[in-house]
Amino acid sequence: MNNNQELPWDNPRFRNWVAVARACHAVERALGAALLPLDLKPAQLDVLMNLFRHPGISQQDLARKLLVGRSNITMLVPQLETRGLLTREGDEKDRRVLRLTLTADGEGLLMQALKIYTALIEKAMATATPSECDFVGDHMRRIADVLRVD
Amino acid sequence: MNNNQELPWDNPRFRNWVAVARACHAVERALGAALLPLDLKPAQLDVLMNLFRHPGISQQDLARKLLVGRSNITMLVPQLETRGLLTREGDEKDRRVLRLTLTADGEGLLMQALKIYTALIEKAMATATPSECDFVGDHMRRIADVLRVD
DNA sequence: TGATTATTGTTCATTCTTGAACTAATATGT
DNA sequence: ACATATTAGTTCAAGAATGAACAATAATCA
Repeated sequence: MNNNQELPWDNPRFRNWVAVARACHAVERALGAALLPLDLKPAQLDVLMNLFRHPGISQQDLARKLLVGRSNITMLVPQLETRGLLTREGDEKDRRVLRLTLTADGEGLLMQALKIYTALIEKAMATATPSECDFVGDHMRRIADVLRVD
Repeated sequence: MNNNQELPWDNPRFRNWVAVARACHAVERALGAALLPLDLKPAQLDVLMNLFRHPGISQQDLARKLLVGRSNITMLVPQLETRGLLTREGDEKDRRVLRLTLTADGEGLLMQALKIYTALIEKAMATATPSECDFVGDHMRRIADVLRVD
């Protein structure tokens, strides 16, 4: 027994981060279930959301934003392209890169999915005021920044 | 274009939750890399952590705590059992259930892994005071509670 | 210019996770 | 008691995610 050393659960930062991870996991699962009617996976929604905000993004940059490998994007994109949700066009100046853009259909489906996602988050975050909520968001953005450097 | 409807990114709850999800993902990735020397995956660490806090837990209950399917536990446990990190014993009163307990080796490895995990979290959460940190944790526990009912 | 290095995207084998179907054991209801 | 329904755990096939190896293209620099 290692009772002589302080247990991490006595550490506020540790204990509270575990709660963050659990909540995240719970939301992800609930989102997956809520998106079933749209035949859309959370990972695919992430792609659509990023294309909406960054039209013409390259697969490499998309992978970096989503914190996944490039090969993952290669596997993910054709499904959405086949469904007519996005287009993939070669860049004329750099013929290595493929630029991704939402189609009108893709944007339509995204808006439906965002309604579902927003409703879920509203329900989950209902007990926090906007300013509390901003505090949490700022905190999390700092964390992502700290880890992005590594 | 759906510019006539308010975009979710204008919604503090939505925008800030996206930051939470990103931070979580980043920490998970960093943890996976940091645990490589111990030959331990984050999912396996989750198991060890729960066994430490709930000795003799059943696989079913463990699955519920981890928010994963029962079959996932079935796949996960034998790896750890083979490495001598936990024991699996049938309950005498209900012969359907298997009760999981950490071995001394399992507890030893867990302590090493927790050092790594704690250091990572300390670094990530360094910019928050303990009380801010508690606030975030309380918020997240409320979220997990809201979604657990469903 | 020409050779080397770096970057983009793809392929592929491996690993993880999942859910449905299944077996064994227990609980429930008549 | 007996039939039925639940529950715990397993098996298995399918779907994702990963990273290493690779081809094509671009950038660097000597």
